[in-house]
Amino acid sequence: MTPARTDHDSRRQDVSEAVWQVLAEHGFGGLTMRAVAAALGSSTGLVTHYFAGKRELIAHALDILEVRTAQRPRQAAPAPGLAALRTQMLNILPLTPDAVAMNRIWVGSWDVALSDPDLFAAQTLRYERVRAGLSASIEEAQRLGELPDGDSGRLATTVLAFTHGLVVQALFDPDRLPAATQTRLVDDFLAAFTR
Amino acid sequence: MTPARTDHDSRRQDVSEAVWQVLAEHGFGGLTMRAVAAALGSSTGLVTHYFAGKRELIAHALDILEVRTAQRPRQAAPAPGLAALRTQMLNILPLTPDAVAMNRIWVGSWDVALSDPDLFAAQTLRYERVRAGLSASIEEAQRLGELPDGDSGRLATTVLAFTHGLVVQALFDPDRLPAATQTRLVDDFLAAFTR
DNA sequence: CCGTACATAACAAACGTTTGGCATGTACGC
DNA sequence: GCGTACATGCCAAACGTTTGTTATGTACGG
Repeated sequence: MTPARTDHDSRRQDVSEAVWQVLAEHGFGGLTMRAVAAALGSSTGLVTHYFAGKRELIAHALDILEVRTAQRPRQAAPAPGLAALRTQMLNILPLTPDAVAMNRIWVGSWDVALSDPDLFAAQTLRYERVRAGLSASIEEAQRLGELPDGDSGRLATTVLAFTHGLVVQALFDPDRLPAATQTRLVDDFLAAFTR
Repeated sequence: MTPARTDHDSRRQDVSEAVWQVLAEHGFGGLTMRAVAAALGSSTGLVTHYFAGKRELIAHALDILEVRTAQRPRQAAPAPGLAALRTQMLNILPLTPDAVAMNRIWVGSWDVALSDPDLFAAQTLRYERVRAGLSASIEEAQRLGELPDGDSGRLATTVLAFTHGLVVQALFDPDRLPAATQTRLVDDFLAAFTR
């Protein structure tokens, strides 16, 4: 009943970390029980001890994705409204090695999510939540007169579309799109909408 | 010298079609020799007869992707410049069932492409070519005074980012983003940059 | 002891690939 | 014209490997 000689949650976290590492390196196509065990330096028995099967592993990986997206070390919003929106966008982009890994996994998850009804629904919900966060900043910016009035949901869709599309291009051409260039593109984008 | 009781290229096309079908339904994670053979109603031997292995199969699938993107039944540009750019964007978006399938494959390909150096390089090149096409319309629009002057390459990156990001959201939430809504978002997007 | 933690190892299924063979066509010496 | 030679199209089967999963064994703290 009571915990044994190892901390269960801590070990489970270790497995999570190994999953993360495998995904960042080989994508969802390379995610196997044995690969995770190897990255962890253990047997597959340990992996199955903490995750019942591969499906649970994948589902958990997507959960980590959302948690890390929400809790990643990010810039605090310097001010509400437009500045907050800009920060939210920069916090998504692959501006640091960690953010590159996260986005690589995020983008890779789309293939499996599009093929599995459960994951599909979960992913759809995730996007809704992200857009809700953007909408809040957009409405605040509109209240402050920093953005013209209009459907904040539609604008959030546009902002998220631009941001995620930029993520993909940055992942495939990091030399052409270093952090500074990405930031500049975000500023140009926002400038076009603030008039 | 060159016997042919069946048209080699034609049969190869049939295999391509089967690959396409499997990808649209199960993604790259579900692309197997046997699945392709089953979709074709043949043996795996036939598949390997036309494509040396799975790697060639994937590489060819990505080629089809680009060819179909370029040659798909699309709206002709009603006019050069901004109108052409708008048409190019609409031609990418999943506005029809066929376009949905194509984009589903396109998005799914990112996971494998990010994990394989060869495919990665090929994909990077493909994006460059797509951006070049957009840049041409952008420069024409600038010449016509429809768009403000500025780095056409950077603007092309922004346009492609927005378009591809919208593709992803539309795939995951087709009810919220029907064709009319996508078109509207494109028009709003362009309006913000034309001022 | 008893339950947790993990290794080891086995398992069937699915995988990519290879092989042998049987058609069926063209090419060509005769 | 005809038979030999050879290439192509394709199937069926088997190969060895890798997969996810499960069963069994061992160590150990409470």
